[in-house]
Amino acid sequence: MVLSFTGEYVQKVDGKGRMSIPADFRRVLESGDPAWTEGLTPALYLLYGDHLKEQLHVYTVEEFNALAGRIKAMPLGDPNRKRLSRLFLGQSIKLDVDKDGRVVMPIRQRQKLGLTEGEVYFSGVGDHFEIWKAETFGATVGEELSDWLAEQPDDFDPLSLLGG
Amino acid sequence: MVLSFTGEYVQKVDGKGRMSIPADFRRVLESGDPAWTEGLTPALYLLYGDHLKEQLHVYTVEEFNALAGRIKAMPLGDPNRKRLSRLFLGQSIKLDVDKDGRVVMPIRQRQKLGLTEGEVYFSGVGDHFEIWKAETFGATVGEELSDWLAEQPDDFDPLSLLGG
DNA sequence: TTGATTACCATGAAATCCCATGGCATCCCT
DNA sequence: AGGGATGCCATGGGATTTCATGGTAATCAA
Repeated sequence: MVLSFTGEYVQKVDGKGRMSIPADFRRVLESGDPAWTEGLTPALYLLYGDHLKEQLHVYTVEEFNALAGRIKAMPLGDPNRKRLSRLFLGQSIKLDVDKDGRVVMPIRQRQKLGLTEGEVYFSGVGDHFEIWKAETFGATVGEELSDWLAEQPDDFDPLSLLGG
Repeated sequence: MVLSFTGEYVQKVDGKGRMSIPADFRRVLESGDPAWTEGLTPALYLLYGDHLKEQLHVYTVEEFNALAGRIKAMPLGDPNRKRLSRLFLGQSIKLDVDKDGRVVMPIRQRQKLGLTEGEVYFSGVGDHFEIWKAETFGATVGEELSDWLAEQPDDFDPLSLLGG
């Protein structure tokens, strides 16, 4: 697997719901969009399924198609197929990055994050990235992580948790 | 592992955040970057996770991918998987060494080290290397080590600490 | 028509590119 | 062995481009 989305960024959302996609992430979106060529702007899939509590996920076109393919490959009778379809295919939209590198996040998704305008936090997770309201992220996930780190001994190395 | 990072170096950081990667380290980065060929410049992954207090870590592309793979191999439900993802995937960026052998350390990472411009200390640690603000390193780690050595008997051989 | 959405400029800061220099080590030739 | 000549290395500077972001004009839909 080619590792793609990494790093974290904080970006502003204006009153119209516009936000810049971090340039590094745009590069990945471009390379993961079969329809993209130099000079064009890439598309992305924004997922807002109910399983994503306070966050949204973004996939490249390619990754999303792969995901959709796996769901479609499930047996028709499988009740989980239906559930996955609803969460991933039903609750997602394709958006285009505009030529200034921004997308307009639809009002419904902004409301999901409790965000009209302000700051969002992006975090790369390899094959996709997460979008949080900056405030929410800091107060929940960020908190948890730093609390956890604080509990560890001074010479703690997180890599020791890796299996193998 | 073919080549590995060894040795220590002190390098300058200019007002733009540029710093030369020691030539020896570049050789290792080149050999650890699958996309690299003669004439090109290698990439590297700069890690700045919260567990790295006053330092940054640098991995070759290969080593980083291996690391990412091991994290991905962890069970999805494991809370540690999430934590490791955030620390290693979320808090890292891929950088390209420019053709003069330098990288530009982004402003955020410079601030983490409390470094606007001045000197950085590089230290090889086998599969990765560390970057410190030179001043900080001298005052903490360097101190600790020489204090510890001073406490040992005259004929002390550190190798005696190796397990059998 | 009116509020909302989309497309199009504008700007300061940051990042990137390209060229230049001095030092040091290595190679090579006589 | 001496003495260039060569080449890589670390560092500096200026010019150019890209980013993130704000604003305004044009377009659309009910």
